[in-house]
Amino acid sequence: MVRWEPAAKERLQAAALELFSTRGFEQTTAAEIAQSVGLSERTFFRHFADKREVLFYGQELFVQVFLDAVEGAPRDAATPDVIARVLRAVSQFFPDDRRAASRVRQAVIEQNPALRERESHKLAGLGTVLAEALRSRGMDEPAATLAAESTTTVFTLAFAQWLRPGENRPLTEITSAVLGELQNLIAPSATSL
Amino acid sequence: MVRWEPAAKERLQAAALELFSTRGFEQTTAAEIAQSVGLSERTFFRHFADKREVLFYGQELFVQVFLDAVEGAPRDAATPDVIARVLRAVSQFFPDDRRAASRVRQAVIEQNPALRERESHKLAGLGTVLAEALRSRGMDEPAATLAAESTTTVFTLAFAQWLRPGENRPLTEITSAVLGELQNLIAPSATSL
DNA sequence: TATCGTGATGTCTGTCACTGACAACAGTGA
DNA sequence: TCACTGTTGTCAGTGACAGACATCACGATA
Repeated sequence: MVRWEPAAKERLQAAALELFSTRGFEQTTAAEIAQSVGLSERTFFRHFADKREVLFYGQELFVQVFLDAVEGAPRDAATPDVIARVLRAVSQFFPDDRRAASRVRQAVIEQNPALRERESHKLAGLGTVLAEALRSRGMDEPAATLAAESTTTVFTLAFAQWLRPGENRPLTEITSAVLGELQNLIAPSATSL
Repeated sequence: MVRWEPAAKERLQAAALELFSTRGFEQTTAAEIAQSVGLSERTFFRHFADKREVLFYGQELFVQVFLDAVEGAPRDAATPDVIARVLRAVSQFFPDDRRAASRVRQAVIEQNPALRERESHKLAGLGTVLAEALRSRGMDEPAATLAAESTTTVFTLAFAQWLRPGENRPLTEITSAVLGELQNLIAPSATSL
């Protein structure tokens, strides 16, 4: 007989998403989430630094995909190639069978200012981390930050489009379309940037 | 005899900055801030939506400067010219005699994760608002968002540099230097973008 | 001049996010 | 057998914030 039901964190996360999407974020207390999976409020806060964080568990994996993609790029690769590589990798992180769940999650986030704030912050952190990775490849400032921010902007735009009702294209396809538009925008004359 | 001391909001803000920078953000309660200027905790929360917001009061003015700059641009101005104009306007919003106070404020923000989160969010909001303004001038997506994000990135980089110890150049000068680097980065071959 | 409305405030009360301290207790390895 | 570890529960406390209601100087208006 097991001491505790396994995967407490995942169970809490699933319960939280369920409750947030039905009752709303503010109308759901941390104690309710915990009790709904047979745990105490105290345990909830041992797994998540705060109530909002339960919706962002897994983000670290996502950041890691960014970093791995940068570090896996050939030493002599040009910046645009690195960016394209990063965007490809990160888009594959969201296959189509995650789209429905992502839509639910995003709807919850968009309905609450505190959650949108957390999302902004995570995104900003992503840009920071990415810039850092580019710098450690030898890129200077402000080029590294500008490239990193552009990359996260492209991804954000593509991700939002991926979730839009009626949108059926896979994220990889949308991402490369948005990237193409960026390339046209900043260097209309160049054949490849 | 006056009914209340005037400018309650400004007094609260000044007291908060003072207390945060000496004791620290978390070590200062909203009640303490209020009492230090002879007001009640309840009144503090009537003026500021939450404890963090007291450090961001005035941001609306700043956003307005962005918007005015966009709206004041000639109808037929090219995007890079609009961006340059916006950056010029917004840099003038921070003359050198605000540098010392800005440094104190920034030091407080950087020492607290919750405050950094709020700052990320404000910055993201700025990008959103700016993109909206560019769209209403006829720019399409994703060009509007990309241009807006680049603009806020340039400003953020310049602002951080402006606050750096030993930095003496005015913000306007730093901003145009960073913008120049972005232009070189993006279109090294073009003489003017 | 009397009165009335208004807006900024105080007080009181309650909820909930979050934290520290301590105990319990099943498994694990020596 | 026993000490150790990691996850949990319980309990008590703090502080952010919100709703309801009272207060009261001031300005407008009758």
